[in-house]
Amino acid sequence: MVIAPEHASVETLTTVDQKSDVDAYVAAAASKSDRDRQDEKTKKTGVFTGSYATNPVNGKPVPIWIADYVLATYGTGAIMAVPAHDTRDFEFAKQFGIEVIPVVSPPKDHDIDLNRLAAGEVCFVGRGTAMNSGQYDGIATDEFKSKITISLSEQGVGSEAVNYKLRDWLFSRQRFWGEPFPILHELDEEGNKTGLLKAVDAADLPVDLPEIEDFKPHGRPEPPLEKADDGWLYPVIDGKKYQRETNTMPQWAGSCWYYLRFIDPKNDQVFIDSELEKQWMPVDLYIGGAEHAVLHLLYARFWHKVLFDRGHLQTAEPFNRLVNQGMILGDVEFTGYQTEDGSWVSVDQITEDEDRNPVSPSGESLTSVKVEPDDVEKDGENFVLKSDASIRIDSRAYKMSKSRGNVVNPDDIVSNYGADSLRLYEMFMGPLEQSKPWSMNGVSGVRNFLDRVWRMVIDKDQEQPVLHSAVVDIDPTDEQTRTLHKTIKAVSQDIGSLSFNTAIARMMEFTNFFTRQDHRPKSIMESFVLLLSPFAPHIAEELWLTLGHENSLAYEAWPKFDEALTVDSTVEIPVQIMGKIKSKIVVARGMSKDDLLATAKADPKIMALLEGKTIRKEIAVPDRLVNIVAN
RNA sequence: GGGGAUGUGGCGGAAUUGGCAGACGCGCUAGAUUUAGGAUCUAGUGUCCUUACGGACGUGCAGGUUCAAUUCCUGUCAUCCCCA
Repeated sequence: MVIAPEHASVETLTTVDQKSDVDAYVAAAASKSDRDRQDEKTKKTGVFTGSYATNPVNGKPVPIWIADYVLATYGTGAIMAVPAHDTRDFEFAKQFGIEVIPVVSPPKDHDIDLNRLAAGEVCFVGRGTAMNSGQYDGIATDEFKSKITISLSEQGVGSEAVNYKLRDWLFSRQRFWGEPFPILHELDEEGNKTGLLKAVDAADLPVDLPEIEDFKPHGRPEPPLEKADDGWLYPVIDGKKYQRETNTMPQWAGSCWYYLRFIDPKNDQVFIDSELEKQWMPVDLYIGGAEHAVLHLLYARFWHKVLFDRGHLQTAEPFNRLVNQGMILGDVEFTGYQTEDGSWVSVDQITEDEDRNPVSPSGESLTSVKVEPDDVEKDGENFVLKSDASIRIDSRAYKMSKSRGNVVNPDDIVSNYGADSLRLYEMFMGPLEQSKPWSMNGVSGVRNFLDRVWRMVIDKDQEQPVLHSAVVDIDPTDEQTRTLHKTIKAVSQDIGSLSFNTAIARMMEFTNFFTRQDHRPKSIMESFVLLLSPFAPHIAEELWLTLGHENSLAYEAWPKFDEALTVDSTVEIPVQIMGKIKSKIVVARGMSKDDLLATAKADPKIMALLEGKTIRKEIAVPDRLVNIVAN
């Protein structure tokens, strides 16, 4: 058995002989972080308590050890080790010479060495059948687990438990900005705390922060709220004097349930009206940074479930769908490394010293140097210096940070390119959930697109915005109509799947098409402006007004598409021979397999290539391709 | 250590069910236009071979399944993010 160094029973279990060793070990463990303690690269440490437990199944004595790889805050803080079948337990047992008894026999097809397993020399972590387990021998692992649990609970020496992976949570902060805890400490005649606590009466909730001049931390352990006026700090209730709790709650206190309060923010009776909750909850789509994927989601969901279990909410789950947007990194940078005398060292030659500083193979310390893109070229898989192709250069985008100096200030982008460009670029960069590097060239690219949209609708040569002479009130051609309907369909679908980058690409294609058209029907331009409006609201609104509307486009319905108008009547189909494209044929949409094959074989190029060959197989997929296997 | 994700041109990326790899944008090249620059327009742009026609190769790497693989399977390498 192994217990955590912080376990409550450490003192009682430690024998006189072992006391000094145990005390020293517990003190050392206290200075290590949980993560260090669980790091499997570091050697397992531990100390024997001198005591033994009795195995309730076979009555044998089991030595009780203390080791810091067991965490007090996780589960019960004590484990029954199974060294033959858990890598951490195995390492621990090996290191301290504890007996390793295999109790799970691997499945037949497993390639583990059975003799070494029997001898306790290897560890097997998979499932199998029980061995060395008395009456349970031969039973499959899963079945064994449930049988032994039942047996132990029947004997009254154990029971099944669900272990929630939520650790204890420190929920107080010593700073001003935070919700005050609605808790009162009773004071005696001299003003000392009696130790009795009282919750603030429900009628007096919520407890607001007091108005105080100086709310900065003062360097002492007492929270800044200690500096509040006596009127706030020392309420008197029924003749008894109290002191308010002066710790405040962390940000979590708000972020865990704000989505509920936002639905009903002015309600002073309850935190959310149940009718409104029914109407709005659960949240349809929650978009947040990847760091929320575990923490915020875990806590917010925990709070929500507590409120639900307590009957304050009717929805068991807070969020229907969670999307974590990726991080925007800085511009891609090229980094080379130089010795003190300025000579370059190739990136693949570099190692790190103990302080993680780069060093050359000969041990010289190196400085990293930013290399201009013009001085770098691609050589096979790697980037190298143009001046010396043997010097490899690092190429990557880093997280934006002040120290690296690669922070992009959105205000600068707004003033140089406009808010629409910033917004559009962020959506055009790539998939929402992916982290991706910033690129100033990319920003000017989307700005370019917006300029092209502007010139598609508006006469650039006039002082005031007036319609381009090509934008006229006429009926669109079939091709124009199809282009519009295809664009509406694609943009609508892409928005639904949050694929904003491809939605924008489709609008660019639309613009490329219509800037070549001598006549651009006004109705089509109007539909397009509506499609663009969620992406670039400012320019869209401006175009909408210039197209002759008095009200904001915000009141307009989203454009609809006609499925029949999104497909062309003919399709171009590749014709392959042996899986390689040899020709293309244009056929009516929906042409049958047989007709496709016949058309393909009538194609002059294909005919020539099939000359004198035997056709082994013919594959035709309508509207897709033809493949003829022949030799 | 645990958990999550990603590898496609010079760069960001695209490719419902396996079915034309590289949409769209940036960059680059050439031309047009402009007093000039920025801008704009037109054409080209995966790599290699070929005067050309055309051909070979190509989605991290190594295998496999298939008429057909960025997509499916097995193995492997690398990188990034998060950890109360």
